[in-house]
Amino acid sequence: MSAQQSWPAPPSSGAGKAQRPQKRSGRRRAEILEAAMSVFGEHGYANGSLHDIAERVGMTHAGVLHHFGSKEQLLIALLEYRDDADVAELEGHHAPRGAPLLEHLVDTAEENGKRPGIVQAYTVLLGESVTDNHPGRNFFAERFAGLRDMITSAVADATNRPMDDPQTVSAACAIVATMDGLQPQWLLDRDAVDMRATVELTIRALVQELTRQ
Amino acid sequence: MSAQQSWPAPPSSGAGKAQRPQKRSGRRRAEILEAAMSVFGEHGYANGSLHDIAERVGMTHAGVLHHFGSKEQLLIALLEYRDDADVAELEGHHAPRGAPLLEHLVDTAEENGKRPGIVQAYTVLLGESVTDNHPGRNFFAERFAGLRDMITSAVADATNRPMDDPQTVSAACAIVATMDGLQPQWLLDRDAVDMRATVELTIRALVQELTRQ
DNA sequence: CCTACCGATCGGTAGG
DNA sequence: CCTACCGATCGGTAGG
Repeated sequence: MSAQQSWPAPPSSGAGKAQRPQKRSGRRRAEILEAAMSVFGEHGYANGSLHDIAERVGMTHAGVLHHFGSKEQLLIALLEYRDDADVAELEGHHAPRGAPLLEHLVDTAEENGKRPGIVQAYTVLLGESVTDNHPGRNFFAERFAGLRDMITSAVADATNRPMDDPQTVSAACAIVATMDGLQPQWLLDRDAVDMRATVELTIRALVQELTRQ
Repeated sequence: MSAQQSWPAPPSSGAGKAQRPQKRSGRRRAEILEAAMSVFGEHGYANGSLHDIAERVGMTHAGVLHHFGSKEQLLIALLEYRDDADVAELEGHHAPRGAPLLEHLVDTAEENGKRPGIVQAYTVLLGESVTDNHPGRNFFAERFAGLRDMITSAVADATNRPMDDPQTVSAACAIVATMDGLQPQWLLDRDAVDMRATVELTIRALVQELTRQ
């Protein structure tokens, strides 16, 4: 935001009508974010270069910095951009809360199996986020806190247990962990892991275990 | 190995007796590997520098390269070194196979809660390993294949199911995923996650679910 | 194991 | 959004 600067019109476009510069700029930002997701997924954040990202959208790395100010801010924008996309999708499915959320997580695991690029970027960035002073640390910490809350509530709903029961919280931790932990296994050997079936089994087993007691 | 070179004795040590150079060198290698685990954990492999590692053991980065040939070979040596340490510990506990392995995994989760440095290094390196052409890729792929096999066998043992049952395999995938997926959650908020209790609950729930059917 | 050095790359800035 | 540039850092090598 504070890094946003103004800049003159492109060399040959002259001073004609503005062609909705905001809209074009928004589209451009989205293109850069998509390229960043690919590059960070393929090489990691630390090892992914602004040059590579810029090349994929046909500009120089200084152009990318014009749009995002710094590499760190590009990362943060990317994480929020991905989160928005997930939330939009969640709302498309009517943003399930309570017990139906658990079924939605199984669908998510299945959909992830069709988006290796997104899974790769998520896995790499999550891993890097636990390094000291990493710019993505806060994002993931808050994401986990929010997910655990929502899923604890869903498990409580499905098992008629209180939300502050330690076992209910543990089940929520386990569900998040299973989904995240399956991703590197799957990326490293896609034939060895059925993400949907495994998440489905784990959720069913946990709900049964907490209900039966 | 092919990068190993000979080099003259240190400036002031003269040509006296050799002082068990192999032993001293082995100790030095171990010191470097411990430093590398810290540095790669704190900054990631891509972003961790040989300079930092060398500094922590009181030498220059050229000295580190003398011992390991290249940064990639240092990483591979580190992964094998860690694996050896785990295996040694496993054997210390009598290398459980079959159902008792599942109890051992719960103990491992608890012990991990006392070794944040190792957990951080593992989480970071695993995340980076799914990037394209990463030197640690093979190590983790084979590690997962081996773990899944052992745990599938243990689950089959505990539930009287065949090893080639898809649900048995899924349970093994889920147990590995839960242990790995809990680590970033725990590193980002240690008070929010009880690794031992969560692994214990997940294993119990999965075994029950597969037994009950 | 060190000194000295190299080529390469990188993020960021100036200035238009 | 580009050109041109900067300082910094990095892995690796030569040569002892």
